[in-house]
Amino acid sequence: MTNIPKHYDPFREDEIYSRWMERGYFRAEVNPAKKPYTIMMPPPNITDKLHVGHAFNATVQDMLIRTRRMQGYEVMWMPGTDHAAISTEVQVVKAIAKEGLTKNDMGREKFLARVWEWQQEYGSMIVSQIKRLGASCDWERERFTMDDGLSAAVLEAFERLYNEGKIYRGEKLVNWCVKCATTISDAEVEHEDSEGALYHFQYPLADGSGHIAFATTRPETMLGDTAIAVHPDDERYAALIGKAVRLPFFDNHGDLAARAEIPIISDSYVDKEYGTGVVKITPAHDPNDFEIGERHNLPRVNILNDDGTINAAGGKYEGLPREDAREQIIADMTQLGLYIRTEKITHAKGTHDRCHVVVEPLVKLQWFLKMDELAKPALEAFTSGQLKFNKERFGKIYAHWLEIIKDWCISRQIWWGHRIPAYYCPDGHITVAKTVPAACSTCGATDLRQDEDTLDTWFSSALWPFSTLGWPDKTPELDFFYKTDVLSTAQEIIFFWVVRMVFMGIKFMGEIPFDHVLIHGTVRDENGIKMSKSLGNGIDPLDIVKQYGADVLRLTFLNGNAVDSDTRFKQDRVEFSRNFLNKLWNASRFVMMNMEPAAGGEAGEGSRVADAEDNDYLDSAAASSLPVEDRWILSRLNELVRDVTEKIDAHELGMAVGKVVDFVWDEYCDWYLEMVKPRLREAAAKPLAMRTLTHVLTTCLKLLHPVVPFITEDLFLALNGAEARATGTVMRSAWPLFDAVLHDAAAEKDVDALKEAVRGVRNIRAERQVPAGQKISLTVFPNDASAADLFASSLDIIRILCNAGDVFLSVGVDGAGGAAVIAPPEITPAGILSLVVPNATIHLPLDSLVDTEKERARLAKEQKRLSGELARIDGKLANKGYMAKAPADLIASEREKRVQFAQMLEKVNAELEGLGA
RNA sequence: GGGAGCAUAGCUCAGUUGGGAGAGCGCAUGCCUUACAAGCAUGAUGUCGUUGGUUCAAGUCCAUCUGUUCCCACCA
Repeated sequence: MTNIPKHYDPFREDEIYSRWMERGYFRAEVNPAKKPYTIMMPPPNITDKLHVGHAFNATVQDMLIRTRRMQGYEVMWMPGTDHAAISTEVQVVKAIAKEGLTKNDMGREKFLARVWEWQQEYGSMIVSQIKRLGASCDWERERFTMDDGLSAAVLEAFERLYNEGKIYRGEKLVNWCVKCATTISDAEVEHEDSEGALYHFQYPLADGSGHIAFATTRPETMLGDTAIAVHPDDERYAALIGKAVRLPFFDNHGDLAARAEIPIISDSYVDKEYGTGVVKITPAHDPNDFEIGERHNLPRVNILNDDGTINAAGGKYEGLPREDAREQIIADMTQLGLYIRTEKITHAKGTHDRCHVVVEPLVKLQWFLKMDELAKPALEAFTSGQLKFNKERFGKIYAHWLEIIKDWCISRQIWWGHRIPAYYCPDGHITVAKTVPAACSTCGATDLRQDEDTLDTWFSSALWPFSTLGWPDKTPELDFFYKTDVLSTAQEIIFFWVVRMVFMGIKFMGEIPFDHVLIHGTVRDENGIKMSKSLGNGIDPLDIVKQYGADVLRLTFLNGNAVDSDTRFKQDRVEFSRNFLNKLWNASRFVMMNMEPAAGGEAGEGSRVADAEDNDYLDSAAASSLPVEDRWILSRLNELVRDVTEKIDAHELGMAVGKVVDFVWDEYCDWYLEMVKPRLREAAAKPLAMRTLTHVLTTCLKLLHPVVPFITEDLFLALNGAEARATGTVMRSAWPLFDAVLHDAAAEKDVDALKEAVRGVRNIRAERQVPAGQKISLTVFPNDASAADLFASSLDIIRILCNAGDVFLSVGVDGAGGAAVIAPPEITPAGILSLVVPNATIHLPLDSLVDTEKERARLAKEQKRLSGELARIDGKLANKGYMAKAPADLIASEREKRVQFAQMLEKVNAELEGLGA
């Protein structure tokens, strides 16, 4: 017998992976003889350890990569990591805080050295975890966003954009995080609804003629008010436009008193219907007010320090934290009789996505990237259909973001990242250069100082698709592998990254960075809740790998899931995956047990060979002489190959996997394998059966390899077919191709008929509770000559699948019985149960088990069903509209069914009559 | 405030261009049938969220409503 274990053992995965690495199977070369297929892995942050999202995404990419590799492409999957500017800096600041240190204690240089240490330690962790999943990346090409090459690309891009005037320095309203003491981009601001208050106040008119009422959610910004605005058409306030109000805070306050009087202006931004129709204008601390300020030339008064406390512009409130200033101002306004009331409201507050502290809009001198010209071709790439998303709705998100995009604030007041290559001379002239310039380009001064700020982390990742290939040098890699084929990522990354890679790619490479964007859903916990650290509901993918192996995890991610929709990670699905792989293992084990030991070899796994591993027999007319079950399974397999390939091409990976899983379990294991067992016991019939068995199995292993690489490699090599011996790995075997010769509609129809007969008999056995050990004999009465042929050649199949004793075939004068036909014995009608199937009637002699009443009920039920079917079809065929407009082949098939149902009904009626109904 | 997704069997979800409702898990019954009990066989369960519309034909297309999730957003 065999020494192959009964259960699949996933603990050899590491060993298999090492072999792949040693043999260099993942390596990609510039190879003009082949078509390239490239995927750039979204580089995980060096602060992360592997979470479910990474694992899912890696599985998606690996499935695509492995498929294309087998299809003969020169595939490259570029891995790497991201320095993740703020995220990493925050982590390291926390770490040094435990030692009682701050950034400023250490100074820039020492702090950065410390972050590099962190990078050394954590950067490799996630890489090894991704390897454990089986990812077939070209690890020799691994990149880090702060590698020398990538940093050079960043400098190059910055310089070119600056020289073109696309990068500029300007004073604009930016999102300021008071905790992290840096600006953040619009994309990094999260809006969270929270309970808040709308405070109603009034300002006195400067001429003493009354008051004007308004409301605000941020009373402290009143310190920076430089106007009051109303709508130009608002007749309530028409008379006030041009007048002034007095800011009560600055009366009797020395030089600040000059700011105490501010004008009432009109601007159509104001909504007449909302509140009192009056808005206070704080240009330095609100985006809308900023714009209104620009339109009306209002002064911008910044009232905040970088840490969120009130600065000198706030007069007596100077030094108070913003929250305290708010309370104090409300109290003071109340005392002055200018407070009206407080209204509780819920409103959205902008918070920083890293620290969740409320973001403060304020005016700062920052570096910006001008977006209008860059955004336009990026949008066109999508609207023209060149850039494709797997679902239209993701494209809409992309397009919408580009439509509303504003200039990108790219400077950050942190240390970890690419330092902005701008140098200032004492006179404030700016020189931008890739290396430290000797002198100011404007005045020649040599006393230069580099900008302290670093670039937004997404600036370098925006260059990822080409900076990783050697840009700005014209490398052969760049020429061969760019543009890439697919970008696989999550929805929330569209505006962070996808958009920016596209416009940078177009800008610097003249071509979009990828043709397809594959957006996948989120893996949630079993209750559908998003996994998060704070909730502690995360599933560690490595725990699953430890317990079940990477193949099980990968299969669970993809099997039957729509890739674009969110999925719940449930334990029972993990177990189903394991069970399926065990099924695959055992089917292979069965096939191997039936192989002959190799000549001169020892019996056992690896030393067995299939009787025939060449599949020439499939290519010729010989295929048509195969037994019907072989022609059926080969035809079905052929359709599977076509469907799976199409699904993968369309990036519908879950459906592709699901189809192979269903095929292996239902058609190959539950039907074909059982059908073929009798032939394996006959020396003459066995070799051909083994050919088909191994061919179908091997093909399924290939189709499954992209999703479950380890087990398929193991089994492919164990089966030791010609291709396995030639290539030494399933990774380098040829992806199966659809072959029209193998399509056999007749065989499919025949086997469907056999299956129906088998199911019918099994059903009756179960209903009548025929003991499993009792082998009853059957007599088949075929409807016509072709049915007679079919059953004549399939008596063994019927016997084994129905667990029957003798199977008799009754052929009439026009029957076409072959040598296998056995004449039926005489049976007394009283003990017989009749089963009507589409192409035959089958008699089961059950003697005492036949209960006339039950039999009548069974046949009556069948009669009702068939009548119903006939009525449905007749209804359709009588419908003039249907007959006029439905496609002809549909009508033809309905007519065909009608004939069949009518025939069956007739037989059932006759049986009922025979029972005396 | 704007936009999008989802709603199908007890549970989790498939359902490709409209053409007789599916899977897994669970449940019921019987089986250790010499690949697999992580298995095999048989069975039960659905006005496909509501109301309309288009069509010969709607789970599928359109509209509406309800519930739910997510994204975007400067309403003082």
